[in-house]
Amino acid sequence: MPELPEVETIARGLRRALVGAEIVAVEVRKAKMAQAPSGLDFVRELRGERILGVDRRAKYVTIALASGRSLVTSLRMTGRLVVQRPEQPDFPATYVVLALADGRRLAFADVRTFGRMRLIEPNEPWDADLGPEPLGRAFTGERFGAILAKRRTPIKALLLDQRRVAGIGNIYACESLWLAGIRPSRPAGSLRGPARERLRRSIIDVLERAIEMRGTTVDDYVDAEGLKGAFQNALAVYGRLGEGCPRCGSPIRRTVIAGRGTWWCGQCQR
DNA sequence: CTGAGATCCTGGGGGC
DNA sequence: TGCCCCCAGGATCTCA
Repeated sequence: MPELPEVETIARGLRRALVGAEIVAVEVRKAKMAQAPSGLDFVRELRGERILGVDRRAKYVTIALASGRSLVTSLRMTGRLVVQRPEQPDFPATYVVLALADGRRLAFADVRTFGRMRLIEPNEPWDADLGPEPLGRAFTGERFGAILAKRRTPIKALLLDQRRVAGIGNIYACESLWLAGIRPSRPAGSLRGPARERLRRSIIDVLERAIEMRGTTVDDYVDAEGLKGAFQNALAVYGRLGEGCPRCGSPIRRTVIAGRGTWWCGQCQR
């Protein structure tokens, strides 16, 4: 599932490939996956646009267009954004295709069709409900403290809540909590002082290392060039039920928190 | 406000 | 071995 490091890797690849490109044709094969502001037609509005830049916010890829609008893509679990050369065939489950002037195509594929592309008006506050970027300057100890304060919800559930901190998904929530030595079920508000700071630094450390390794490919994540990541080889606990904890050797456990599989070490996460 | 639960999909895993 | 059923998972909406 693409989380912050995977989306960052995709956005970097798309930036290298797409800045300056012109969109000459748009094909939507599944209407719900390509949304436009009410009264506007996705295909018509996008045709003739030029791509000025590609960035990431939380788990969204944002493409800045010459008109001042943005194209914001959520990949959810199985979505893919891949640049294809003219001779390459479509990926399976390709549902939106942006044809570029030079013959390449930006393909949006998603077998489960949960992903969405949305055309956003200039200055539309589409990300107003998202929390701070964990790799941004605003993610200070003080800010993190204010986010956790008095919350009884398990820290794992809070980390998954995009309104609190943006971009963390199930894999990196599990890995950050393991690195910090914190039990996933612990009430968020109980984390103070050194433990809270350890978690904040662990989140940053895990996300940065995962970006360096171009993300985690558990089942089908690929980057903008169609290549797999490598962080799956560095996972300490995620998906490793029964294996030995890399730190203490105790078997990894699995529970369910906030409806999600949660892997952790009962020995060294307190 | 907060947390729980339903919803959307389908490949793949588990169970028989 | 083969087939069928069930369910994970992110964001969003509804409900208590």
